[in-house]
Amino acid sequence: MPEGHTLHRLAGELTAAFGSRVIASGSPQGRFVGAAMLDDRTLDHAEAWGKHLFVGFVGVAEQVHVHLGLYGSFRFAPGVPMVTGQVRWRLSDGSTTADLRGPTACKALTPDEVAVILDRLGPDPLRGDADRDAFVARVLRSRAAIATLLMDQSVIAGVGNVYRAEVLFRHGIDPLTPGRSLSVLALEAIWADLVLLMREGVRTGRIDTVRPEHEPEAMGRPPRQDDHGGEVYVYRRDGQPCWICGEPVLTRVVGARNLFWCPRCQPSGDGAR
DNA sequence: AACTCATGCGAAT
DNA sequence: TTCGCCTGAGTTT
Repeated sequence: MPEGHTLHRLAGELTAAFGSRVIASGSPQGRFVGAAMLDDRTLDHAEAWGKHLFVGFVGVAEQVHVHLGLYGSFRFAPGVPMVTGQVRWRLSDGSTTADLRGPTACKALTPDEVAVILDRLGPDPLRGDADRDAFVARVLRSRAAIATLLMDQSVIAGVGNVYRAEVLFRHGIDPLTPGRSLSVLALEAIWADLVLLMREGVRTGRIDTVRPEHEPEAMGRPPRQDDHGGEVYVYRRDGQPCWICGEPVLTRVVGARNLFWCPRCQPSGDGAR
């Protein structure tokens, strides 16, 4: 499921499976009209920026733009399985097949159209070309809550609801702290931590944010195995005791999404200048 | 079997 | 601010 790490991982998987190979491309569901135009062409490579995925083909100016939205998924299977249900885009080289279901976006875009999307996106911690200082400057210019800013894809691309809650917990920052009240140092630390956490997410395919000393084994509690697959401090743990201080984790809608935090570990005013 | 909710976001109101 | 997309997993009936 899709925060930025998922898309970067997917880009790697698509490139590894299909890069430089001639691909059968189709839309069994029929809703990706451009799919047929790419049939029997050579896939060049796929790359991600934030939660957006772009797939390029040799000798084709357009790139396929994919956004998974809340419940889109891209799944790989060996061989060429029967199509079941609604498959928006099927890619196959005969030995591997990838099926895309339920995306918000799947469309061939011209270079100009791609540029419009990229222009709206802030720096992506998972990209080598990311501009950390642009992120810091943008946050320092805003009165909005840091929890809202971290979800704003024009401020930082790729962070979603799990990473925002977890990174704020890891830094002991009250989610409602206005961006402009944070220190440069705190923001640089948040960025560095996101680079670390999200790279690990790309590697493992899950979101794990719990430090070694707070792991279940270290603290004598059973592992969690939530539906996102990893160990977390506060995400969806509302009402349960904080792993560190025992205080019940709180939840509240911030930036149109459920935010989770520990009021004792992330006190008001902390993390501020 | 039915229902609820979700790692997202753009369009409509 | 609310709606709705179109899917899957977990929970409730």
